Amino acid sequence: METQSTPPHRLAALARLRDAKLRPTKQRLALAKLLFEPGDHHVTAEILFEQAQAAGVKVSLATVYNTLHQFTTAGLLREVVVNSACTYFDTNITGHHHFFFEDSGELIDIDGANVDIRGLPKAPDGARISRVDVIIRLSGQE
Amino acid sequence: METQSTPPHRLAALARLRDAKLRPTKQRLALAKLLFEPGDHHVTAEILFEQAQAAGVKVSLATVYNTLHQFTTAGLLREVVVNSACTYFDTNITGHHHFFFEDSGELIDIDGANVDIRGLPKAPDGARISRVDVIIRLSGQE
DNA sequence: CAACAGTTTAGAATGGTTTTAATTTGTGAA
DNA sequence: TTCACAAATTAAAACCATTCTAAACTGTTG
Ligand SMILES: [Mn+2]
Ligand SMILES: [Mn+2]
Ligand SMILES: [Zn+2]
Ligand SMILES: [Zn+2]
Repeated sequence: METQSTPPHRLAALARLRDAKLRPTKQRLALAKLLFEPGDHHVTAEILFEQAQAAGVKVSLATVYNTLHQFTTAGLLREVVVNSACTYFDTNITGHHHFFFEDSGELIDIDGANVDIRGLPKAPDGARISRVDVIIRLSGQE
Repeated sequence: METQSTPPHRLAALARLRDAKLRPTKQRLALAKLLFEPGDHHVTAEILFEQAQAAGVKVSLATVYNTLHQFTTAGLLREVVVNSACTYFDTNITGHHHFFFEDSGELIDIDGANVDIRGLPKAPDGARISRVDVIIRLSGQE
């Protein structure tokens, strides 16, 4: 009987959690898988909760919120603020910007590497820039 | 006895309401005065409500919310989305951007005329850009 | 003035998010 | 493996900015 090797995606999720010093619980592992396997995307707590249920993962909404915040604090996720109705979390943690479809709530990434912002005043004295967000708001109307 | 002339600030508030086709009620007039006399600034519903109370204006929080939304719809105010905890309204309706102090919640305007953003992809087909928001987030730490 | 639509309001409801406090689970030592 | 303990999960309640409801009030117009 061969040694059962851990599948690579599980390894990746485990490694992420280990690096973030978060215990690899069933729930965190399952949520990490849902978040990081599909590639860059944006979720709300509610959406991730539904995806977990659809995938048969037994997890509470409170844990989804806890996990999203812990991952954000650990730098595995980023929060995107586009409206006050609900919080989006972004699995793309590189410097980038967003199109925001105001009608549907959909977000699309804009690579930050090509974007150049000129003419900004320097930050007020004693302040440190933690991030520059550019949000292009789109109305449905043609 | 001379004719009592309407003071200019009251005239201005009246004119704004007339142009916006909103009835000049006591509450709207008082809120317009608090909003538009001091020059460009940013308020939340709660802040404006407190300012009204401090000024002895009898108005309910519900009316403050109603009025802020009506003024926004009429183009007299702009909403600024910087965090999901509460909604800011901006009396500066020209194209401009913001410094946002994440610690204090304070907003400072950045004149849009000097800012030039290059390298943005064009809007997806069928979409119309309703606004481009630039938010520079500042942490307290030096 | 009267009549009526528009406005205000207190209080209830909403809904995304956080908190509570009890239970369960992961970990490291023995 | 077992134990003990800290960490994590959870159902349920609480929170709180905002919106809704429906009854009272007010501005306008004739
Ligand atoms: Mn948060
Ligand atoms: Mn609104
Ligand atoms: Zn993104
Ligand atoms: Zn502003």
